[in-house]
Amino acid sequence: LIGPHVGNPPKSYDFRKSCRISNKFRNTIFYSKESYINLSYTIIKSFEIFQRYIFFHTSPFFQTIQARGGRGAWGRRQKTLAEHVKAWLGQAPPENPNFSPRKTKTRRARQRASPLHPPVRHGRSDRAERDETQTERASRRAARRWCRTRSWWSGCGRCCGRPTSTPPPPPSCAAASRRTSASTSPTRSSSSASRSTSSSPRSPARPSRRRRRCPRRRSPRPGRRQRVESQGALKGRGKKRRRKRKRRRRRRRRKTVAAAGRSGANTDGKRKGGGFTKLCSISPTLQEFVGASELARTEVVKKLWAYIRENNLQDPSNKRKILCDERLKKIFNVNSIDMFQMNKALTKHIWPLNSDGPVTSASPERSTPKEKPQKRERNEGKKQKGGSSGSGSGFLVPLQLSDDLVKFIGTGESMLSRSDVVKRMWDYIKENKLQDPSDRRKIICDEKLKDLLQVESFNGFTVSKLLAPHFTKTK
DNA sequence: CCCCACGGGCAAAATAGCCC
DNA sequence: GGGCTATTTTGCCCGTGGGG
Repeated sequence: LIGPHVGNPPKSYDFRKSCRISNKFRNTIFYSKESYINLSYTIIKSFEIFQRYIFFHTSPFFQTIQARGGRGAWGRRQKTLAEHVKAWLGQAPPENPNFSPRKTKTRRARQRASPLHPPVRHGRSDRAERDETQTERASRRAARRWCRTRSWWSGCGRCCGRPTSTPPPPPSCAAASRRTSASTSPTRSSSSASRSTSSSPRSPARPSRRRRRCPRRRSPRPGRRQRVESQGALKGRGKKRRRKRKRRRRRRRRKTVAAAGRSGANTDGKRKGGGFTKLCSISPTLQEFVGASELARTEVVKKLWAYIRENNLQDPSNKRKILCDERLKKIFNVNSIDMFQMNKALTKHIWPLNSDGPVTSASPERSTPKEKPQKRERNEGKKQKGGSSGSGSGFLVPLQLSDDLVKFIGTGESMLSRSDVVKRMWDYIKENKLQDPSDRRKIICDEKLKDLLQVESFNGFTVSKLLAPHFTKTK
């Protein structure tokens, strides 16, 4: 299968340099399209996994499992791996003499067992049980992000959890910590997450390894600070602003409730009826399969996966690959399909309720032609609903541009609408690749932009704000 | 209070690997 | 053992400010 070594490779075997994959196995094992001559990272990764299967007995991977005594993530997958090896080599791998169920509890397990320990946060599943709106979740996420980006760490529970003197946590952060800890207990409110070692009542002030990590995280990740600040959730900015935020929240809540009412049978307060959960029309072929004429995309995917598991249609060597039986072949027209491609293929069978057929997609440049009809539809709907909305209102009113802005645009036009200027600004940003790769919302100014906006970098959302001084009202 | 424009994040579904 | 990454699909939300 693999040359030049078939059997026991030397301990310092470098697969990346000296291996060749036979055509037969290249097609079987790798779903990647790249040639084996051009060893991409994907191939190498797949190759390493493959190597573990084939040389299971002597591989460093197996030795790792032995060294760990079958514990950890590697150990957990040992069983699955052993089944693969058995299937391929025709014999079971040797028993691991070092493996035995753990006798002593881990530190984490001891903490959990303690009656004084704060409730364990189980993430999504636990949260899903609570009645919470999209907005609440979003604000919690923002709070978490806030915690990560600020200079002081205590109180957020993701780090040291020690009590702090300065400054006090913002309301949003407090809300985030309320999620897991009782607000009445001072010990708990100082540390929300259970992973924090000092949150254990047994050792409240014991310095932990995490604590030493704090200073390293003090400098915020590039691109995050801008966003957080722009959200304006950090400090109160006067009564008016707070009132505005409150109104906005109320409005969103109303919308959520209204949407829930429309979608029906949604009593748990979760947002439904939009995005993936929106009811869609289904092609006759898919209707035969799912047994309904209208269904949400997520439901279709669920049913497909239930069917796949029931009939054991996943390729054992690559569980992302779905081997199509007759019923699936009817839908996808292929013998096997990648699980991600499956979603793509579903677009041919799913389309919005008000449209007559599938939205033409599957081409890379689909985004522009597809978005425009949607926007047009929306506009038409609004016109019908709202009546007369002047064509030259808001962003569309031509405004007098400052000399700097005229110079920046470079076409000599001195009157342009806000939207046109924003458009051209984004064109320029994309042309010159000024978006920060780590956070594409952050725009790093080149000399020309720096002259115009007087900043080193800015958040994409604040383009309008930064451009404001360059517009002059004309009557 | 809504509208206009913009790009990114997030929601569900699955899997394997890695990190802490 | 929990949380994150990659991947695909679509639609809503965010933030900006002047005008209706």
